[in-house]
Parts: sequence; structure tokens; C-alpha cells
Amino acid sequence: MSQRGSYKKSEASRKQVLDAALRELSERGYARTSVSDIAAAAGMSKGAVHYHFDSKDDLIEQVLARCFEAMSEKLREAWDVSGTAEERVCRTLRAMRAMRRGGGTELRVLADLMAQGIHDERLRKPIAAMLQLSRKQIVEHMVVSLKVLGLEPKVPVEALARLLLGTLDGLALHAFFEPATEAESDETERVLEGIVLSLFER
Amino acid sequence: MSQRGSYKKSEASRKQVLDAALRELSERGYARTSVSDIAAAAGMSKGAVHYHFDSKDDLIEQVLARCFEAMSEKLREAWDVSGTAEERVCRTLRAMRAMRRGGGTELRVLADLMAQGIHDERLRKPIAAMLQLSRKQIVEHMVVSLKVLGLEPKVPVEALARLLLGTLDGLALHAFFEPATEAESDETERVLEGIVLSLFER
Amino acid sequence: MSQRGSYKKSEASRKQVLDAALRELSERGYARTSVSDIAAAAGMSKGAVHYHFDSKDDLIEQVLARCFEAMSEKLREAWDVSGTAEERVCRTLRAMRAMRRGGGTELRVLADLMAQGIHDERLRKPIAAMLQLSRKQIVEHMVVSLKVLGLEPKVPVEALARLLLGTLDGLALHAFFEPATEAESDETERVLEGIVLSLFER
Amino acid sequence: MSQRGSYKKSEASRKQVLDAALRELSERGYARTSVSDIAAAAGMSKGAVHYHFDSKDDLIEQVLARCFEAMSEKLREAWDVSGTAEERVCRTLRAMRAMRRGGGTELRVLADLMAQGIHDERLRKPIAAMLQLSRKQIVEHMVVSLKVLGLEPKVPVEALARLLLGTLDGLALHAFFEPATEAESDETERVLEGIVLSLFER
DNA sequence: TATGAATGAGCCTTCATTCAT
DNA sequence: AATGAATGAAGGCTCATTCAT
Repeated sequence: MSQRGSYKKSEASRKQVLDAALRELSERGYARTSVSDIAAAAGMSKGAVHYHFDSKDDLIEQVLARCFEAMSEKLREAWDVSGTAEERVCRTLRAMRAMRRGGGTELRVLADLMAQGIHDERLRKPIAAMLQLSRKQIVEHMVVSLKVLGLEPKVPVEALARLLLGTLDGLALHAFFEPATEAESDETERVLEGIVLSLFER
Repeated sequence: MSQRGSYKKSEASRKQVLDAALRELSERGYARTSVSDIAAAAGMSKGAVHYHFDSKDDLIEQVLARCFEAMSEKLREAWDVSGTAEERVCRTLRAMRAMRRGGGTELRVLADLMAQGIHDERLRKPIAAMLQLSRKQIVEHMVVSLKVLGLEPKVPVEALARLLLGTLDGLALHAFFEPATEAESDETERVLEGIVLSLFER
Repeated sequence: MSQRGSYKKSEASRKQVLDAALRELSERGYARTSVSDIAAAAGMSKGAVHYHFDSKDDLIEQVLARCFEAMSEKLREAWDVSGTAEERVCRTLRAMRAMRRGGGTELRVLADLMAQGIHDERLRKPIAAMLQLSRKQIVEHMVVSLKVLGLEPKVPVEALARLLLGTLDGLALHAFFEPATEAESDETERVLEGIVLSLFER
Repeated sequence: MSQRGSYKKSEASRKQVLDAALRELSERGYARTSVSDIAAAAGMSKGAVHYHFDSKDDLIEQVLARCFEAMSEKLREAWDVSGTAEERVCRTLRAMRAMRRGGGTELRVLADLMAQGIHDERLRKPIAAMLQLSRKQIVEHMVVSLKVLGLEPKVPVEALARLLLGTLDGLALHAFFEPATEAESDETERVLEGIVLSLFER
């Protein structure tokens, strides 16, 4: 019990570092973010960062996990609110778009770390796991619940999930470079919506 | 003729550096590739690299341009060989898949550099230009030639291009982490093929 | 008290670097003194030097300030000890000569850095400030106190200060190349003394 | 005779390099002027510079000699034009001032290289020789001709020369940092003039 | 639990110099 | 007589990491 107190303080500091790392990583990217930057942003010393995390890589790995959780939770929320199948698809796509707006902190970090993971074994594994989990979620969660609503997929659900996820990430990545207008986004969204729904039949 | 010789030597060295940079960048990624690495891979001194390129950034920008050209040429080739609309779509998607095979050197570098470009102003511009060009190519080249073959798009072609490009890049990115089996790739390809064709009408 | 200790260590190291920089700069000159040299002379790593000073230029600027302070203090001391006007002028000139003896560490660095400052904007400003301060000191301090002793300047004091300062620096600079004998120095000193006193009248 | 042609061309190139070096050295200073800069300013390749001069130091040494010659010639000219003693002193001081105006190319280089010479053995010798020669010129040339005009020095001429030279260089050096107004320069000049003349008697 | 000091490896870049042509 | 290509040694600086306190 008495130990709790000190734990809590440490736990809070740890979170501070994690938050700062997310912020810095999102602003400068992996290649340009140093432990110093993170420490400064967290209002602590470099030593303190290394007290909480074994190494920079260790820290970054945990930021990655956080990003993934934050993002998939947002999507799940959008999906889980009741409504017709059409409404849900529409709402989820809209949630995705919202994430790109306002800096898209997590999205930026995720994209950056994914690219990093292409060459970095240590990051590759957690990223692969993330992607698999995402797919599983789509398959088990989304597709299943669409069936409940009376929609039957016309194509293999695995392929559907792979495709949808790929499209979503690809669009997000491109959006960093061509920040499409409101109208263009709307248009793309509607087409995507139409496609997704066309892959199911009543 | 004899004068040519002296220039050729330099041109050859330059290409050597560019090749080495592509190789190293593809293996280690932007963040972990140093000028030293590139020089060593090219069998030259660091100084020689800087003799041919003003800076590391300059060199990398040119590697980026090369990757883009190499990739878009491969796709154009696949598309331009005559055939029915269906055959062309199919062939092009197959070319994409081929690029992921065999290391996918250019693809890796492109993905890595794109992520880098999210935070790096200098890279952002050429990348944005690349993407725009790609879209234009799809719209003017591909869509138009589909019309000639009697297929009329059912959705705005701009949105279609944006979507297709995003999907392709997203799938490629994910493939680095989940190197889908032959069967899975086939499956995804077929579905994508179906979708694309369903967006046109005779 | 116990807290002081941790700061003192750093302050001491900082001084070590500053001392080493002064020594190296005086021996090798700006153009041939590297951060490595300074670090080695201070018995520390290059990194440590950059820990204490933002950049080589920053460090050098501070060495410059030190030199100036050290020199003007020596001169002030010589001047401030009481005595007749004649004694003071004589004593101060003698102090100048003493500085050239024994290596003239500060003098060498000052001369070198002044030349450097001709082309280096960053150094130019502090040097200009130094010179102005020196002139002001001469005018307000020296000339005024001569008046107190009953000596009235026969020429504009501003011009007098400019001239005196110029002469002193010029002689010092030349002395590096023609290390005048004891007798020659005496002679020059006496003439200069005579000139200075002749510019005042009882 | 036929060899002359090629000699001349080479000689011209050599001069081009020397001119360019003077220009660059005056603009950037020793520490910041590279052989590349000089070659570029001379419109030639780096290799060509090394064809004409054994090393950078060799080249710089020759620039030094040129500077000295150019400057002492200008002063001699000012002095040698006939006139009364007063007129000559006045004219020479005016010539000095003129050199500081208009960039003072040679003066800048000379000051810079003198500082360099403090630490560089190779430069020290020619600089010392220059200074001695200057003094000798003053003594033999100037003082003697003043005697002819009926002015007898009241102080040892050696000391006088040393002092005058020192003052001139010191003032020039300081002028780089405090570019005195027209009025101030006039004032300093007049005082200096008065001092010089006061050291002689009819 | 956290800090400040220090390290050492590595990075990008500059540059005098050499040499084949 | 001159060039273009290439080298290799520094140079200034950054940074992840360690450690005494």
C-alpha cells in the first residue's frame, strides 16, 4: 500500500514520457526524433527517460502499441454504436477521415513506424501482429455483425478485410501529401462506401 | 568520340552511386543508411559520393525519382500491351504483384521515403508531385483507353484514380508485414479486379 | 552545501575547457585549432566540450570575452595604483610590455581573433563592442584622472583614445614578428611616454 | 621565341590565380578561403591552381608578397611627389586612409595573414622581413628626405619608425570594427600629423 | 526516482592534394 | 597547360547510452 504511492508517481512519469514521445514522433518522425527531444517535451532529463525505458527502441515499440490501441478503439466505437449496416459503414469511414484531420497524431506515427518496420526487425513483428489483429477484428466483428443485419458477403471475407484495410491505410498515407479538399474527400468516401456495400448482398 | 570517354567514366560512377544508394536504402531504410554505407556499397570513397551529389538529401531525392520512374514504367508496359480491357486490368495487377516479389527494391524505398516525407519538407514536394502525376496517368491513360474499349466509368474518374492508387500502395505496404501466400494474393487480386471492372459499364 | 558540489563539478569542467581553449588558440590560432584539440588539451571528450558550449563559435566567443577582461583588468590595475600622472602612464605602458613577454597568451588570441573578426560577422560584433568599451575606459577613466592630477588634454580626447589604442595594438601585433630587444622596447616606450605626456598641458 | 607564346599564356593564368586569390582572401579571409573558391574565382579548375602553385600555402605566401608590394608602392608614390615636409606627411596619411576606403583589399588580406603568421612559421618569416623592410624604408627614405627639407628628428629614428608603423597598422585594424566617420578620421589624422611633425625640429 | 555530466561512436560535409588523361 | 575524377583525413556536431550522486 505504501509502495503504491511511489509506484503511482513513477507510473505517471512513465505516461508523461509516452505522451511526449507520441507528440514528438508525430511532429518530427522517427528519424528526426531524439531521446533529448522526448525528454525535453516530457519536462524531464534524458536520464529519466532511460530510467523508464530500457532503450529508445523499447520506448518506440510501446508508442507503437499505444497508437494502434488508440486508433482501433476509435474505429470500434464508431462501428459499435447501433444503426443499420449502411449507417455503420458510413460512420466508420467518417471516423477514419476525422483521424486524418487535426494532425492525425496517431496516424502519422503509425505510418512512420510502419515504414521504419520495413527494415527494422524489432518493429516488424509487433506491426505484423497489429495488422493481423485488425484483420481479425474486421472479419469477426464487422463482417459478422453485417451478416446479423442481413448482409451476406459476395466475396471471401479474408480478401475483403485485406483489401479494405489496405485501401484505408493507402488513402491515409497519400492524404499526407495531397490533403484533398472537403469535397474530394466526400466523393472518395461515397465511392468507397458504395463499393463496400456492393460486395454484400441482401 | 575520344572526349566522350572522360565524361562516360564520370557518368558511370554516378550511376554506380545511384545503384548502390537504391540497394542500401532498400535494405536498411532511410534512417539507417549513411553516406558511408552507400560509398562502401558503390566501392568508392565518401568524398567521391559528395563529388557526384551535393548532399545526402540531393542523392536521395534522385533515388526517389528513379524509383518512381522505374515503377511507373513497369506498370505502363504491362498496360500498354494490347488486349481487352479485362486482360489489361488483370495484367497490370499482376505486374504490381511481381514488383513485391524479388525484394521489391523500388517499392521498399518508395514506401520508406514516403513515410520520411511526412515529416521532411524537402521530400514532401517531389513525392506529392509523383502522386499527382500517377493520378493523372491513370485518369488520362488508363481510363481513356478503357473508354476506347467501350467501358464507361460509373463514378467520377478522379475519385476512382485516388482510390485505386491508395489501395495499391496500401496493399503493398501491408505486404511487407504479412507476405501473403500465393493463393491469398490471387484471391485479393481477383476481388480487386472484379471491383475495378464493376465500376465501369458497357 | 552538498548541493553546491554537483554544480561545482560542472563549473570546474567548463573552466577547464575554457582554459584549454585559450591555451590551444594561443598556440595554434583560430584556423588551426579544432574542437578535438581543445578537448584533448582539456583532458575530455569532444562530446563533453559540446556539452558545455553550444558550438565552437560559442566557445570561442567566450574565450574572446575572457581575453578582453583579463587584459583590461591588468591595465586597470597598473593604472589605478596611486602616483603622479607621469608614473601612471609609465606604469601602464610597462604593463603592456609585460603582457607581450611570457608568451602573451591573451594578446596572441586577441590579435588572432581580431583578424578573424574582419571576415566573420559573428566575431565582429563582440570585438567592436570591446573596442568601444576600451575607448570609453580610456576617455572616462584615464583622461579624467589625468585632469584631476592637473593635466589638461590639448587635443580631442576621443581622437587621443583612438590613437593610443591603435598604437598599442599595432605595436603588440608587430612585436610578434620582430620581438624587439629589451633596449629597443625601452626606447619605444620612452618615446611613446613622451608623446602621450606632450599631448597634455599643465 | 616560340616557347615564349606558351610561357606567356601560363604566366597570364598564374596571374589570374593570384588575382583571384587576393580577391577571395580579402572577402572571406584565410580560414574560410578554399582552393576551390580561388579556382572558381579564377575561372579555372582546382587542378590548374595546383599546377601553378605547389600548395595552398605556397600560393598564399605569394599573395602576401603582392599585398606588401602593392601597399608600399602606394605609400611611396604618395610620399615621393614633391612638396614641403608637411605636405608629404599629410599626403601619406591621406593615402593610408584611402586604402581603408573601397574595401581596402590588400589591407584586409595583410591584416588577416599577419594574424595567421603569429602561429604559422612559414608565414612568419616573410612577414617579419616585410616589416623590417618597411621600417628601413621609413628610416632611410622618409626620415632622410625630411632632413633634406630641414627637419631634424628629436627622437631616435628607429623608435620613431617602429612607432609610426605600429600606429598605422593598429588604426587600420581597428577601423575594420569601428568604421569611423569622415569627421573622426579627419580628426585622428590631424592629431597624428601634429604628433609626427612635433617629433622633428627645424 | 531522477539528474547532470560525460562518453564514444558515428554522421554529413569540406578540402588539399594527386593523378590519369 | 589544364581538367575532371577521386581520395582520405579532418572537422564540427548529434546522440543513445552510462553512471555517480
